[in-house]
Amino acid sequence: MKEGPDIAQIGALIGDPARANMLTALMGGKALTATELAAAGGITVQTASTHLAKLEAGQLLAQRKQGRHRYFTLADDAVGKLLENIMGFAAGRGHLRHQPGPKEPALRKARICYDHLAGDFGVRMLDSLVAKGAIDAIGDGLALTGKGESTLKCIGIDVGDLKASRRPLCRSCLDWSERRAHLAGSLGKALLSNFFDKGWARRTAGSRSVIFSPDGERQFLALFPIGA
Amino acid sequence: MKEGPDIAQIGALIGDPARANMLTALMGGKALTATELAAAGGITVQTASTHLAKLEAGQLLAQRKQGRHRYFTLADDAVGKLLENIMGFAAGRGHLRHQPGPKEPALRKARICYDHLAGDFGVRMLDSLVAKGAIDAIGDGLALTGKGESTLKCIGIDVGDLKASRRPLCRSCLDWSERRAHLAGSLGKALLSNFFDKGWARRTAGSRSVIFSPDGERQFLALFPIGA
DNA sequence: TACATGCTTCGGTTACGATCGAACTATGCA
DNA sequence: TGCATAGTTCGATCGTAACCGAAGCATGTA
Repeated sequence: MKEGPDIAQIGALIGDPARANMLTALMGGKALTATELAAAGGITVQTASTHLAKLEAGQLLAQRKQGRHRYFTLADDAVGKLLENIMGFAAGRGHLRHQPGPKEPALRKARICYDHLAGDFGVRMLDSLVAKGAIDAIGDGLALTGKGESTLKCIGIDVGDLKASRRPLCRSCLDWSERRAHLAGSLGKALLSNFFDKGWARRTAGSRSVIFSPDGERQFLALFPIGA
Repeated sequence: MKEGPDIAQIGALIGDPARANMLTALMGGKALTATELAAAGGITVQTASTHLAKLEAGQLLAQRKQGRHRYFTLADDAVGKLLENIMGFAAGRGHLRHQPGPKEPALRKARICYDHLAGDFGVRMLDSLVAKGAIDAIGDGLALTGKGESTLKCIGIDVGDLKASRRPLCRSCLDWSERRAHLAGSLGKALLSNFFDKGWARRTAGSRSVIFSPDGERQFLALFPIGA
């Protein structure tokens, strides 16, 4: 006993339903205020405030004051990755929420996983990029190829800029709904914001799901065909 | 709120210190009895029994009756992977146990991570195999090469047998002490038991740490040189 | 059959933490 | 200066779950 890192502490932080709901809400990638997070957790602001203080002390959250608002985000993408990991595990055990709510299908189709695209569409995109030879894959590892670099340039993404950052370019992230990998990393992030910029898709207000416009969906599917 | 899988449930399961200690003890890979786990958790058997029932209901543990003993193990290697994940995260935030105990250095040098070798030695082994061209690595992904297959045959491991199983041959696992990857998967398991069989190393009684004999350590270091 | 060991179930206690109302601080706006 | 909004801190309540002693099963051994 008493060996190694303290997993109980972060388990306990995630283990409270209200906190778990707030963290899940922050997986949407947007910074949220304490009041918004209180609503997400289904609790009053006072209670939320103490929860947020604990999460911040545990280094799961970061906050930034702006005027009289206090915006909270996940501390970094390691937190997002951890949460998605646990979600994948929980989903694999059938520890789903009681009933598959009405928003469930949209969530499975396309959603934000911290800062990149997940769900059916996210998995499809990665599959297509691999099939095309734009990305090399060995198991969980992903690497952009030279061909991939030029493919992305056509879409409107300059990989050179991304390479400058410390963050890895390609990362695989296990998708809890599809139970397969989708593309994370700075490239995953760039692709998603590219879709937003082009107007192919938009975020939804209180949810992590991503809505594609009819035209956006058509173009997305054409750009990332299955089995080619 | 109420989106996606129920992370709070498994967070809560891991979040109790007694349960976390029991789970950590089971990361040693050995099946343990309820009494042993009670000791690991620092609680009485009665209390341990209720904890174990909860963990089993949550599908984190599996048990197997044998005579009047009841042996508990982690339900599968997904659980082990999850726990190591969380450990890595916790260690990265400095959420270490209060003081680095006396056993800490041994643990950092070589320990069991569910069923394969971790710690400094585990990381070194993977590095060496990659440097040698026995394993291809792209990011987190690992794949055994043809050359690697014959290398392993010399060590005394028949890869053909391992390939028959459903479990992936090579998997990378983030090492919480080294913060780099070591080798998991059925190959990682096979290598560790190979070391045990040869008498190079042995488990310790109440701990996850692996003790190499002087001769075993010499041979290990020669077999897996750094930077070659 | 009797007894020991391993574990579970029951009952009752206790402690911790989640919760909210109310009061307080801070920022912004008029 | 006064008022509104955002958030924290305080105090008190309440519920749950961790905990252990004691009793109850189950299995093995003499």
